[in-house]
Amino acid sequence: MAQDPRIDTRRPLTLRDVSEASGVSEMTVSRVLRSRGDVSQATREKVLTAARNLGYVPNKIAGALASQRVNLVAVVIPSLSNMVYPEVMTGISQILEHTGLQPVVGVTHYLPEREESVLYEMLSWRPSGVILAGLEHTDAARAMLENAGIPIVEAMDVDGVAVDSAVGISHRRAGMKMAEAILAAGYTRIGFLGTMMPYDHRARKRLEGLEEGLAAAGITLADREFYSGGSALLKGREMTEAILARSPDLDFIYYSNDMIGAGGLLYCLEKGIDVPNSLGLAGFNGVELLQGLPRRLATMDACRLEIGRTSAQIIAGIHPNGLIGGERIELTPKLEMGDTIRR
Amino acid sequence: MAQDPRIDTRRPLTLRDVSEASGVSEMTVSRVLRSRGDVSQATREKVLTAARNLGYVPNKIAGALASQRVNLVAVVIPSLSNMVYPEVMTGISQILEHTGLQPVVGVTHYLPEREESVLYEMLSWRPSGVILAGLEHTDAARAMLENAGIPIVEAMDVDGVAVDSAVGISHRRAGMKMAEAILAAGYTRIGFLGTMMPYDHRARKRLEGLEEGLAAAGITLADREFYSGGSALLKGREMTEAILARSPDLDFIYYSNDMIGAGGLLYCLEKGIDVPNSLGLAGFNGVELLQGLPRRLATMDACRLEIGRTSAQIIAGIHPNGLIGGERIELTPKLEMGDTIRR
DNA sequence: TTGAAAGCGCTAACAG
DNA sequence: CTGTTAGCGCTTTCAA
Repeated sequence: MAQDPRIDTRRPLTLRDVSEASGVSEMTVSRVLRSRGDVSQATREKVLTAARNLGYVPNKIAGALASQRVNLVAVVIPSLSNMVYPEVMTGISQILEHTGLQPVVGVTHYLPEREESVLYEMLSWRPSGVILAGLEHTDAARAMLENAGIPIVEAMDVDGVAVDSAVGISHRRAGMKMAEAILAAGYTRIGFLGTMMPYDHRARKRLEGLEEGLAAAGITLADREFYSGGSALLKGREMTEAILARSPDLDFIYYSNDMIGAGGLLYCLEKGIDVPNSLGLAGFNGVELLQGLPRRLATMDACRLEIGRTSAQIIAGIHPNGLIGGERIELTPKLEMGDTIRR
Repeated sequence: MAQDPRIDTRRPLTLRDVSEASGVSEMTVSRVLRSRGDVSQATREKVLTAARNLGYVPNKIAGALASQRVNLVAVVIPSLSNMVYPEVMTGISQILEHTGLQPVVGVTHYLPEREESVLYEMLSWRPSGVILAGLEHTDAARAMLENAGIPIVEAMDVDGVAVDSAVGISHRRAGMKMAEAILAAGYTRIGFLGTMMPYDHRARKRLEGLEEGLAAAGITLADREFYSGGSALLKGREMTEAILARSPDLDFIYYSNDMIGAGGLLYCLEKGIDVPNSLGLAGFNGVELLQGLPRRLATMDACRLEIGRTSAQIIAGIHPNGLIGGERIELTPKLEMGDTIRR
């Protein structure tokens, strides 16, 4: 039960309290608690016992100010609710766990101004590094990053100019690769379905890549549609129904993500549409969810885990290839044909 | 404009730099940057201009140490990858956005020791409050929370003893309520399927509530099975197949979450099982995903958004009912019958 | 192996 | 409205 805040004189414990309780100088207490320098076994135990008994929790604010070192890594991502960024986070955590660094997450909801303010807020805590999604930022955000004097990794995308390091895939190339696969399978009337995200640059680049790939074969996108908000699975259904009603002769639909693709797939199966023969489908991301669907949706793995891991390695300065920043690391997404592209 | 990087010794900028550049005292610069106290318009503009030109980002570490105030709220949750906690986060963010407080997320992967260490790490930054999931913690974690001297909200669950405030639903009662609905619909051979999470206390409590509710009608659970890891949707399929193979006479399956429930539903539909007449199904959580499924899975809304909002309001001291901590707030989950329980 | 002194960059409290 | 002083709790540095 919390004490009544009015009579709660509880001053948070300080190093001095531990020092007095143990009869050891503050400095030595500090050494013990950080395992720095040589301290005799006897002293160490006195200190540890006192600290534990008091329930002392070090004040990292003071520690950081004094040492000019902060074990925090700022991670700035657009969203937590669509499965893709949590997996990047997982990769980051896996690496940072062994380094004494801690990720701190900020969410932008795909809004550039929000990214800017989240970044400002995080930089004001002087983190050891920043990992953020994408290469597109406001001018002010970019300036902050350039002036921060810490390693910056722009993750997920390599199509553009990075402030410092970039780790990701080329979404443009991913779109082109999909175009090639679609064409190779003999589809010619291709539609695109995406959630309407004015600032989802990566989805936009995939679409551009797709169009470029199709253009090389003299084909233009037959139809496209964008929606926003709501359940992605449901939107996938609705959009698929809508686009097929409007363009019944489509023989392929490329979805900007797996969730709406899954919705589309479920819709098609219910309607008895012959997938993949009369209609081919493909999504993007390679999310785990797809494994439980009645049929395996074609997709492309976005290398999320690897991106997270590599980004964290660069920040922590422990990349196996000795990368130290300023690099552009392009990973290659794997196309998974699944059961929704005919062969 | 950024300074010339060649003469950039990369000392981070301080208030003093802004002070010198603007010809205004550090204290007044500080006032302007925090919008505290009265500062003349002329001075304010001089300061703002200088700060912007230099690209100054305040050092919150120093600020926090001096003011003994930290605008951070520690949020400690088991996972980011299963849709439920992100929605709690959304509720928290919605409220905190208007308060100057910022959530900082820590993930425990359902491991008590990890929760303890994450908590320790976060408390060492002296946050203004803590929101964490559930009422079960290690003794050490509980002690830390009790000694922190800040508001603590244990969210998601109210079945137990809270350190300070508790906001959530009774999972035990949720299980009982589901038992009643199942019995009322005339099902009698009931199975339970859950992911094996030794520390998912809330799933455990729902199961206990279910069994208690069934027991009141003299019925015992006919079968149960637990799996762990992998794609929840896929696991739902596999587990459903397995349990039906072993107990073909089951007429109802209660899933510990919607994802495995959705997998089960897809499996049953494919196999041509008559849902809900020969087999009823229900999940838990009320996730958005269900809206896109071929049939609406029965579920129970876990009030995630509301839990997040209420928790944040308590921490921020802005709860509409004037709650200030030490309360137990039980929300009531709504049963959604969907299309998978016969009526 | 231990301790003392001097800040880290900022803000509270007061004085002007 | 603006400036001065004295720390916040810790770590660095140097001395013992």
